[in-house]
Order: sequence, then C-alpha cells, then structure tokens
Amino acid sequence: MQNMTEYAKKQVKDTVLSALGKFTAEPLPPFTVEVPADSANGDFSCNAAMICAKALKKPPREIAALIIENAVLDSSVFNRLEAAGPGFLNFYLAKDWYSRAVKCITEQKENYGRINFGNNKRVLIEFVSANPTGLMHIGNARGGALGDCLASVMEWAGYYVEREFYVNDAGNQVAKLGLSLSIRYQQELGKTAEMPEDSYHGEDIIEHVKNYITENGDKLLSVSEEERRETLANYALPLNINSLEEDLLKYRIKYNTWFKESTLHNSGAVERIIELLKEKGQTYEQDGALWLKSSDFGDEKDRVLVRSNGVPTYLVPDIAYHYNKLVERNFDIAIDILGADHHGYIPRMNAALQALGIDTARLKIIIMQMVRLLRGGEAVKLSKRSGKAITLTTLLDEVPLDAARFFFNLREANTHIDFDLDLAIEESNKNPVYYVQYAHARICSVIRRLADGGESAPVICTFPESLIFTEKEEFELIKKAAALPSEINQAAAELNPARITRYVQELAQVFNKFYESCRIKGEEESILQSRLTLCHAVKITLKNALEILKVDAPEKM
RNA sequence: GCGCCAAUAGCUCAGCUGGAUAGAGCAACCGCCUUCUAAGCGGUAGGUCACAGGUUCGAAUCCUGUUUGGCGUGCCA
Repeated sequence: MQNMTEYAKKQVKDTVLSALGKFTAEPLPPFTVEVPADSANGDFSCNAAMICAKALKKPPREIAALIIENAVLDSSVFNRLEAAGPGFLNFYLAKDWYSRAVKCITEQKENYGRINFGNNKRVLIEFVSANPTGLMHIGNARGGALGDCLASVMEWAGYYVEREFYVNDAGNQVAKLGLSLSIRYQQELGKTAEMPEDSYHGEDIIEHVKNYITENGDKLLSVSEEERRETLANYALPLNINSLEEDLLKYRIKYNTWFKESTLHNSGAVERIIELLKEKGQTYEQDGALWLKSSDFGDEKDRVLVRSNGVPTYLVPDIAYHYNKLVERNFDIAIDILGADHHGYIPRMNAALQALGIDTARLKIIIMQMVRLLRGGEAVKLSKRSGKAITLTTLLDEVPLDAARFFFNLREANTHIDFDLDLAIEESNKNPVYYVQYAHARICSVIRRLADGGESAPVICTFPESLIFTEKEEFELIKKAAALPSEINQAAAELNPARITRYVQELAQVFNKFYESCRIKGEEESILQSRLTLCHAVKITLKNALEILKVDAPEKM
C-alpha cells in the first residue's frame, strides 16, 4: 500500500456505503472523509449521515445510529466508530495502522510521496518569461519560486512535466531596447540625444553600450539609425538571455526549453495562425486592421490581430505559441504563470483557443498577485523605466536562497505580498524555513547518536512488523507523516505548491512535540527501535517534501 | 463607469470547497536546558471573520447589495 491515508479514507467510505446499502437502495449524494483538526473527534471523520439526511428523510443522528449498527469494522484498519456532534461518524484507527504507515514510508524511501494522480499526462509549465530587455525584478523571483515548485509538485504527483521560459526576443520591446541602446551609445560618444519617456532608463543599458564601445569602437556612429539599433539590440539580447539563464540557475531553476518568440516569426507560424483563424471565419477587417471575433467567446470585446500598419500585435505570436504548446507539441495541459497585471489576458487567450477549436480546460493560467516592495516602510515603485527595481540578483545576494524560495511559497499565488528587503535580510534567520531545517538536522543528530554502530551508521529497522507505539505524540506524528501523498495530491489538484510549504512546517512542529515528550535514548529496546524507526520515517518525509520545494535538508545546523 | 482579485488576532496569513469550541507564525508577557541539537517546548493575552440582508439542520465559507484596497480596462506587452 502506497498511501496509508487514502487507504484509511477508502475504508471509511466502503464501510459507510455498505452499511447504508443494507437499508436503502437510493442513490446517495457524495459525502466526504476528513481528518479532523482535533483528534478527539476521531482519526477520520465522515459527514455521510448529515449529507444523506434529506435524501433519506431522516434526522442525521438517526442515520448515524443506523450506520453504526450496520457497520462492520472487522478486518478494517479501524477499531472504533462513534457518532458525534450534529451527526459526524468518527472512526478511530487501530494500532496496527500506525506500524503499517511507518513501514510504508521506510520502504518507499526517497520515492515516498510519489503518486500517479497525474497519470503521466504531459504538462508544460511556463513561468517567469521576463522580457530579455532588462533585469529581473522581485515579481520574477516570486514567479520563479512558484512555477518551479509547482512543476516539482506535478512531477511528484505523476505528471510528465517540462519547464519553459518564453523569450520575447521580437516585437516592440526589442525595438524599444534598440532605441534605448542607440541613444545611450550616442550619448556615451559625446553626441546629444534625448532618452524618450518610454525607453529603458536602467543602468544595464549603459553598461551594454560601454562594453560594446570597448569591443567595437565608434563605428556605429556612421551607420543608419536603423542599422545602429539593430546591431546594438542583436549585441545585447543574447547577453541578456544568458544572464537571465545564469541568474535563474543560481535560484535553482533549470528550464527544459528556452522558447524564442522569434522562432515563431521565422518559421512562419505567426502567419499560419492568422491564416488558420481567417479560414475558420473568426476574423474580420475594420479600419484597416484585422480583428479577432473574441467577443463571440466571452471576451468583453474584439481584439486587433494585425494593426492597420500591417504589424501583428503581441496577441498573434502568443496565440501561435499556445497553439504550438497544445497542438504541435501536443501537451495535455499548458500552465502559464502570470502577474496580476496581465489578468485581462485570460479571456483573450481563452477566446483565441476556442476560435481554434481547442478545449480551454487544457490551458490553466495562474494569476499571481503583485509583490509590493517596501523599503523603510515605504512602497518602492517597480519600474523598469526608472531602473530602480530590486533585481533578482540583489535579492539573492542579500537573502539566503532557501529562505527566499521558502518565503515566496509561503503564501498562495492569490495573495499580495509586501516584501521589505531590509526586514527580509534582518529576519532571514527567523524565516520558518529554518524551523523546518532544524527539525531535520535534529532527527539526523538523534539517528547518528542512537543507531547501531555510531556516527555514520544507517538506521536499521530491525522488526518493522513489531513496532510499538503508545503515546499520543507518536500517533499524531505518524498520521502527519502519512499524509504527504495526500498533500501532494491536493497541491497538484489545486495547482498550489504553498500547500507543501505549509505541510512541511506542520510536520516539523509535530515532530518537535514528539521530540520533547518522547525520549529515545535509554528506553527499552522495543520502544527505542520503534521510535528510531519513526524518526527515520519522518526524516524521509521531511527530506522528500523539502526536495519538492528545492530547499536543502541539512544533516547538521 | 465596467471587469478581475481581495478584506479573518496588533502584523503576515491558514481555514481541507457548507460542518464540531475560527487556527498558525511573528510581535508581547510568564515558565522549561545535570539527560538524544533551546534555531526547541509549554502557557497567558489577543476576534463584531469589513458591513447589511438572503439560502438551510448548520455560513468565515454559497448568493445579492454596500464600503475599502490592489490590478486591469491600448491598433503597449
């Protein structure tokens, strides 16, 4: 049995269904099985009696009594069943379940937590995708932590996952980059030129220009403006893309693919998608522009595909890109992680997919709320134009990597984050990540000192079938450790890696409580072995969960 | 104006898709190291779940309206 939590839940369901089946043939509404917050309310709890009240035309407590009367617990993992409160059915685990749960973890080792919920479906997760026209900011740091951890969660949940960075190396942004570089180039060489308001004012632009001049001199002064912009943009772009890649690697993010927008233009994919939409009758011309009938598919209005000047809008390569993901590369699911300022994009893209006859359920867009950067309590504007944004590299220089990754996955995507850099540096030692890592180091220390053979010997689970657990803290700890596969399942279903961050803290907490109240050293052999084996199981669980988050699990602290 | 997201302890957030006495972490206060890591544990205090209605056995959770905040609302991306 891979997942003792689900195993127990299934037994609850089966028990209830077969008990109910003895006195009704009615189809029953779906009911749920939960782990109550307070274990005084049982180890597993079922709301069937309350849910079925209406269908069976009986009060919940009466139904509960009937179920209990007819329930057969022999040969199940439970030894007790009670009705409580408004009609809950509370199931209590027999001790055997706990030993089996521990054994289940120690047998699966580094694979404990892997499930096949995803059925090997192919998932492409696109995240960060920062413009290669400048440096990454704090929002990208959040998107990176979120996307990368979500990808891990999906992998553990049994999906085939690829990580992808979409490189906007074409279009307006790049033109603006060329313009900014050209002006800085001329300024650097003593010419007077004004930077327009909407160009890139960051230091990195000046750096590029200086480097270019050092390497290639002033020969671009004598070429056309157009050629100067193009040459400089072609010089800076690959450098920027490289540094994006390096910075993200430092952040422990490795992509399968760096997908360049320019390939969609060069291959004719952009043209083809326009033709395809035309063929399907989803476009029309007006005011000299080509429009997509997106309002037919729930968008608030129609969108321009090709401007009256003949240049396609960003929407066309984006549609072509998603067509590439879902049709040409045939991923079952594409996940995009976007900042909240792009939320208006969702109905647009969904409309485009419908126009192409693609099931919109295959595109899942996660909207990530903004990170507000604070300094001394004051909000700092995130602006590439001013060049004053805190970059990802600055962040990583100041805040330990584990702390940063953990911090950004502490909260769900849909919450605003205030990020106070000064406070983050000062408080990185108080980051909950250390609480979790400390618990892991503590377990390792216990194991080192108590396992047979001294320092480096592995724990030997001598007789896993005869493990003895007697204390409340042991039971709580085992239940929590046994919940990892279910947590991963939930996290994947909700596309919510923050669930794992939360879980790992809870597990560390329950372990610390166990550690305080249950001694190991000096106990009689059967207890000592049982608790040591439990420690071993918790170590595996913590390490695996931290691996999903790509946070270190140190042996010593 | 319209649309999306939110509002829960002093602060930052959970609340398992409608369940049992609304929970954590910081911050504050009080205790616990002769014994496996005190980066830990126990305890105290802190709440009109923004407001008003509605739905039902039962609402922080679902519906409607109001207020407040963030973000959108380009032939920018």
